[in-house]
Amino acid sequence: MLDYDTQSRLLQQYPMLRELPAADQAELAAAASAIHLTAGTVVFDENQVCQGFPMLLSGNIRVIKAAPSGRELQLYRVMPGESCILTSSCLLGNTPYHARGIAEQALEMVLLPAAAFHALIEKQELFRIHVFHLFSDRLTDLMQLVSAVAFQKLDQRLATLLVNKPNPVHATHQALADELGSAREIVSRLLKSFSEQGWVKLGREQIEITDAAALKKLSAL
Amino acid sequence: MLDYDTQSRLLQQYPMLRELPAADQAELAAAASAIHLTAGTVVFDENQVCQGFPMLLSGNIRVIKAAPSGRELQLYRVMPGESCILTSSCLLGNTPYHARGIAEQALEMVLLPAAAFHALIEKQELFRIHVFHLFSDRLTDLMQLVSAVAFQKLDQRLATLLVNKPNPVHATHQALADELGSAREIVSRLLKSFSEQGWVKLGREQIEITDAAALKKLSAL
DNA sequence: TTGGCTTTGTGATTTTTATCACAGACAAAC
DNA sequence: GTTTGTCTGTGATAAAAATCACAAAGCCAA
Repeated sequence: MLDYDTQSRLLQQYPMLRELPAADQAELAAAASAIHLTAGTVVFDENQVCQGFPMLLSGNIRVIKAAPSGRELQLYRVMPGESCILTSSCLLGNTPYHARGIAEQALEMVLLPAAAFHALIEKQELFRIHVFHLFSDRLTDLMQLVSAVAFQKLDQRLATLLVNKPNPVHATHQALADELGSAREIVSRLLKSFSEQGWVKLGREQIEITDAAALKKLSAL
Repeated sequence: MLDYDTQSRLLQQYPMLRELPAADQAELAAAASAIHLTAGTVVFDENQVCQGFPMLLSGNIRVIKAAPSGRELQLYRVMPGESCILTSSCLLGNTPYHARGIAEQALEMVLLPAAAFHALIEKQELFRIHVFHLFSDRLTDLMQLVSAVAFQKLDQRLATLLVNKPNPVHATHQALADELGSAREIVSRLLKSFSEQGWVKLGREQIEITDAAALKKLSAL
């Protein structure tokens, strides 16, 4: 059961819900629960069954694949207002998760239990279309990722990563490596070469992009 | 408009369609058209808009990402009875394709135009659930692929590929390389090392697996 | 049977990425 | 201010994959 404040914030992040009939909105609010997690919490993990459909109010979820070696690769991030394709897929296909979700910062979210999610999907065309669209957007990203991992060199991928983050970029080299599925040393060396080209200025946990055009050119090769 | 024979073959490959009310079945048959393509035809390509929802009667579609260099990587194969997650995604999200589909052998398929597909999805829960399930299965494969490409060595991936094909495997080294997103020479050398281990016997366009257990062990590492 | 084409084998080399092993730099905590 | 822990820089080396360049082998068809 959601309190009034949570409900209004939910509607703010997911405006599509406003279009639903009042009865359905009330049903959703009754069935859902608010969840708070601290940074670093594992929200879901490989082979786990899916508990419900998450809608984020603040914070975000890093969805990753972890290799036995300890290396990891980020598949995507779920931001407030978005949905997790993996969760949708698990709910709709009744399959367990095939990746790990980690709260990147402190996380507030509303969890809609599986049954309520299914009911809503069946009943409300709008909700369904919304979920479909999110599904489809995410799939595009994933295909992009496959082809980047398969065909692009790490310098190109790193350049792409940097230009798609707000400047200056606040992250450790290790965090960037985890996002790319590579090792920290490689990222450090590549960043050094970028800085030697005059494309970035390096600082502790900070990368200031000074020549975004050059990075974009590399990333588009 | 489908003829009687095509319609009955369609129902055979997609039994779920039998569950639809007769009126909807008739509507589908009226809207859809039968399409025959020869081996090697490009069924759809990157940045193209999606024409309709394909249902395969015979043959299959290789869905690939092509790199500018000419290298390619197979994302998945669509077999009769299955559906193409990409097409679903494009139809549902109104986005263009992000990969290429190629008829591997001669291909017979029924194409349901976008409008009819949308109508059916909206109207028929069964059809919707069916599409969702296929969607979800495929997504699982794709995530598996991402993690294989990112973390596994080529010998492991080749071993996996081989044990998942009917024995003996009929394919050129180049075809296997294209499926893995690598180069022909690498595959040739890996196969040679497999054969030196006594795991396979090599012939022209043929690989006979003699020790499937060893290959599976490698692929599961 | 003799070309011509496709497929396969293989050496040599380079590029790219990963791994290991530290040292120094910096920031916060004591 | 010193300590402690995290973050970064970097050399040395190894491993994996890609690239180039042919040679040989097998198959088909004229």
